[in-house]
Parts: sequence; structure tokens; C-alpha cells
Amino acid sequence: MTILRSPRTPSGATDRGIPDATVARLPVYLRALTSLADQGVASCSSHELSVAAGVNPAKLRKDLSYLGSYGTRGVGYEVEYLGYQIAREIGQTQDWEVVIVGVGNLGAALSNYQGFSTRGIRVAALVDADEKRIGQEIAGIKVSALADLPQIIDERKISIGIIATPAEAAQQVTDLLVAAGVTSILNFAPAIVHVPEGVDVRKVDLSIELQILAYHEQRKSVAPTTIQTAVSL
Amino acid sequence: MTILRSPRTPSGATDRGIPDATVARLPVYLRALTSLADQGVASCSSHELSVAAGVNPAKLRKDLSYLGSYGTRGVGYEVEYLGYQIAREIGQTQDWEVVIVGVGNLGAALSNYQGFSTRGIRVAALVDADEKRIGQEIAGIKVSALADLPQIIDERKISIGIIATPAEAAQQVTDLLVAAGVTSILNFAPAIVHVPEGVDVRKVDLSIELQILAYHEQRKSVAPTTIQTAVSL
DNA sequence: CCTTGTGAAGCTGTTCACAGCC
DNA sequence: GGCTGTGAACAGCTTCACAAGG
Repeated sequence: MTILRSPRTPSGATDRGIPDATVARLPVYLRALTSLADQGVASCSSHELSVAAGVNPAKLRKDLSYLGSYGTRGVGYEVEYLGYQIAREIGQTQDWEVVIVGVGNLGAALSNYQGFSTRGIRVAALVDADEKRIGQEIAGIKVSALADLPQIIDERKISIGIIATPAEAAQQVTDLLVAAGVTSILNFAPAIVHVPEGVDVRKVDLSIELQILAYHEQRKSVAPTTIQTAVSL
Repeated sequence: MTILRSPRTPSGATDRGIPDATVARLPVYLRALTSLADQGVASCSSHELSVAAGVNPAKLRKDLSYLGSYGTRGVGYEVEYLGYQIAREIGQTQDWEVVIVGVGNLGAALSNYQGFSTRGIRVAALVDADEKRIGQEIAGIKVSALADLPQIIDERKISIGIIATPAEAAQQVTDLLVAAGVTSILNFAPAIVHVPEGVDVRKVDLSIELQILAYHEQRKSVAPTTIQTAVSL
């Protein structure tokens, strides 16, 4: 016996809800709308918004169509209203408390990062394995011991954890977070971590981003020759 | 007159070369291979490597097939040999010098990041607009003035720039980098930057990663109810 | 008119399943 | 026998182009 997932609804979304690619862009649209609102713009077309968000206007409209019909044909979108609808959809009407594990250079920078608070993200706790760091204050938060992690997560009902440890510690920290009840992890450590079903992991890998750019750089320096060869045939 | 792109070559790659999705995973495979080599493993199957890299084995084999046939049927892959082939393909046999613009918390953390050097990335220069930071040493590198950016890029033949400034400065810094000859940019500022054709931009947005996780968290907490409702009808 | 919302087409990426080869 | 390499099927994402509607 197998549970079948309906392949795709008539609108194009699957029964999992909004497509992943769209979810990843909604925060970008929200930021663009907030910026427009700050400039005193009350309404805008899909074209204007798409320029601010750096996407194709058709893609923007398709993305917004998954949320509902919040525009007016012939006119455009009301900036504040659309912003509220997106914020509601992505859960930004509430605050999300996160714990950062590992307060080395990167962890400390994340703790001090100003961009989180306006996006509904609050760094609620800092944890480290290093004795020398425990008890220190970073961004006004006292660093706790790794052993206190379960209690912190339980008391503060934290469901999102950030891993900013060395690669060697990443899997162990992941297991601790998951055991304590965390169901979403943002992993900055350059290591693949394995999690049980139901837990989401996103990975940000600084070296890999640069390696991808380096690949394209390499191609740029050899490509002209290739094209010339093709043309001269 | 229009230049037509061949839709798909027999192998599945387009005439642009290796698919983007594959390029993004090659550094992950390389890291997994390096790790295996450090453990003294001389050869491995696509299955073993796929576990280490956190992907499906069929996907791994398909990805590797774009590079050539570097495995042995019935046996697997020689770790060191395959590692070298991937390194060559992604340009990691040479060092890439990068400039970091903005040495606040994040820029400083990136400057000190240990993971770059082993991946062929060398932080060659640091630049900031703030008078108070110019002349300071971070990770053994003196911070230069923004005005010196063109000279630094020209002298050191830098083609990759990292933006770690506040959002407001991102577009201006981008324009400076591009004017000075940079053709690849890694943007950590929470802003969309526009670049001329031929320049690659990758964006790492810390808030957005967490917002995406928050969206899925929100769904996790409401999904069971939805299912129950559906069932009880 | 204008711009949204959306079927449909086209493209990219993933997975399957098996032929090919050691 | 076992594992790689790969065509083919499938799924998801993007883009087009136009109907719908202010």
C-alpha cells in the first residue's frame, strides 16, 4: 500500500504547498517591498517590483499567484498590503528564536548581525564547547556550555539551530540539537550532516560559493578561444 | 538573425558546458574525496562517495559523467585520481586571489576564515570605507582605503570580489569592483546588485536562509491539524 | 487602454533502470 | 557478480503569450 501524492494541482503548486523555488524568493520580494514602502511608494507594478528584486516580471507574478490574487489588473500591487500578505505567508508576523552553536569568528559575527532582528529572527542563546568562551558576553548574550543545550532549547522552545563550529564537530552538534527537539538547522560548517526525517537542513558553504565563481572565471578565460574556433568552422 | 543554442547534447549537458547544478556539487564531492584520502581510503564506490557527499548515488554518477569516465565498472573510483580530475575541472589547481570589501564583523570573520586556503582561495586584500579601520591589520593583512581599490585589483590581477558591506553601500561597491575589472562577485550584503553582462554574482543572504527555515517550521506546526481536518471530513 | 493572473510550452534537473564492461 | 555510465522517463522551474478584468 502506497500513499500517492497528487502530482500537481491545476494552479501549478504541489500539495506540499508553495514551490521551494518560490519560497526562497518571497523574502527577497518582502525586502524589496519594505524598501519601496520606506521610500514612500504606495503602489507598484510587477515590473517595478521585479527590477528591485532582481527577477523576471513573469516569474514574480507567477510566484505571487501561489499566494492568491493580491494585485489589481491594469494597476499593480499595493505595496503595504502585498508586503503584509507575504510576511504572513512566510511566518514573519511572529518572532523566531534561534540558538547559535560555536562562537568563533563566524559565530560571533552572526551573533552581532544586525539584519536578523528586522526579519523576525532573534538570537536567543549562544553555546560553545570551549571552556574559555563559556561565560563571555557576545552581543549582550552570555555564552553557555554545550552541556546546557538541551535545557536551553527546551526552556525557550527553540526550534531553529545555527551551526558555526569546525567541520569535525558538526555532526555531533547536529545530533545534540535534534535530540533536544530542534527541527530546522542552518549549517555553516563545511561538512555534510545527516538528520532524521522531518528535520530540515540548509547549508551555507563559504568556500563552495567562491569555488563556483572560480569555475566560471576559469571558463571566461578560455571561452573566447572556443567561440572563435566554432565561428571559424 | 538569431544564434540558436543546441537544446541538449546527447550526453545531457548543454553547450554551456557542465550543468550549473553539477558545478555547485563538484566542490562537495572534492571535499568528500579529500576526507576519504585523509582516512587512507584508496578507492570507493559511487554509493560510498554519495553517502559522504549527502546525495543520491545516481545523481553522483550522472554528475561525474559530465567530466568523463574516471571510474572502473565493477570496481569504483580511485580516490586520489578522481579528486585530481575534479580539482582540475573546477580550477582548483591554481590559487584565486580575492578582495574583501567591508571589514565589519562579517568581513573580519571571512578574512580569518580557515577554510579558504585549502580550497585554493587566498584573501589578497581588505578594503573599507571607514577611516578608523584603514591601516588596521586583520588576519595579517592591512586594511586599505576604498579609493585604492582600482589599483589593488589591477596590480594583483584580482578577478573575484567579496562584498561584506551594509546593504546601502552594496551597489556602489559593485560598480567600483566592476569598473576595476572584477568579473565575479560574492555578495553578502542584503541587497540585490545589478551588474553588466559577463559579470557573475552569487548572493549569500543569512536572513533569507533562516526565513526559509522559518517558513517550513510554521508549516510543520500547522500541517498535522490540516491532515486531521482532511481525514475527519 | 493598462497590468495582472495563468494555461501551456520549453527548459533544466533528478531519478530510474539497464546496457556495458571489468 | 558488481558497479559504472547513460538513455529515457519524470518532475520541477521558468518563460511565454494571451485571456481576464480593472
